[in-house]
Amino acid sequence: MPFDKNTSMGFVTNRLARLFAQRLSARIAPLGLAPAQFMTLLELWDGDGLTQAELTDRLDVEQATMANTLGRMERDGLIDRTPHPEDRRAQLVWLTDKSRALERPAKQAAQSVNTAALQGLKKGDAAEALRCMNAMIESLRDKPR
Amino acid sequence: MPFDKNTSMGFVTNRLARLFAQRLSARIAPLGLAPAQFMTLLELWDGDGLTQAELTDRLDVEQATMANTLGRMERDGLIDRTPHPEDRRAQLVWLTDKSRALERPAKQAAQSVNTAALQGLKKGDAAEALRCMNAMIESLRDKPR
DNA sequence: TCGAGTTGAATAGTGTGCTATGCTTATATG
DNA sequence: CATATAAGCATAGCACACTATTCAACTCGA
Repeated sequence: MPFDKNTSMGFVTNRLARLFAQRLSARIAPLGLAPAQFMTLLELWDGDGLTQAELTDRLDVEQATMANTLGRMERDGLIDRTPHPEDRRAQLVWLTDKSRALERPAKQAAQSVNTAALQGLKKGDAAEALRCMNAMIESLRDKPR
Repeated sequence: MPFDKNTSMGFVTNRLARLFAQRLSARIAPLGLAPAQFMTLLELWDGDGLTQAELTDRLDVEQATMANTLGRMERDGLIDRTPHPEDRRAQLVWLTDKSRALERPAKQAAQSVNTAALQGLKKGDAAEALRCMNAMIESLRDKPR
């Protein structure tokens, strides 16, 4: 039963993801941001006033995960929530002045992590790797089976 | 400030890693295993009687993370710990009959997740992607800067 | 219209990962 | 040898991800 973790796609992906998260975290922590919060803001910076369900959908996380993340973001003054005008179950999520001001530095921080990661790679190789990874995402997403 | 998350290596890696973890988790949960426990067993199946420090080192996680994982594994009867014969601070970690018996089915489960992920990819593409990812790991690892 | 099913969101529980501390034992240095 | 430093491990506290459950509000069909 040979199983070499160093050539296991899952194993390597896990390791790489943890490194990305660590580096990103270090760079955005000074801004008062954590990785999942940054990810959520990426969506809101493209247009706020979204419901939790919409955010959940676009970021491919579970509803409960998003609920907790939004809770922490509200606590930290990164978002406001207002009642949905037409659905009393839902709320709309809005940027605050604070989070609006973070767009530029936070995106720059993320960009710099990506740049550092890709530093030794040819541009074509990176694009190719990205293509493969997106293909794997598709394969794993559609097939819970 | 353009930042497209769909072409951000960090973002895509995070998504892929979560999918891998989810799928692996689903397949090894029936065996009574969780992903980090499986990862730890991978090391022990290659030879047990390791210290926590050695496991930490080989799996590239923080010492505290490993301590917690080992705690859960001991609780679940997956490992035993005995005092280190020459260093009273340390302990040696040993497989149990239970975890020894899981080697084959667990590795098969992990293999099948990898296979499912790579399903749409040419063999060469997968190897190439792996090479890129390992290069990124190197870049991020050595450069906290 | 009323009752069944669906949908938006919160909460509980668990696992994994991190940093930061602290404690005990080894080791090195004066 | 005594003390300072390092090493091995545990614990606390936090973020995040997941599943499962619950509740209220909405929708739709008989």
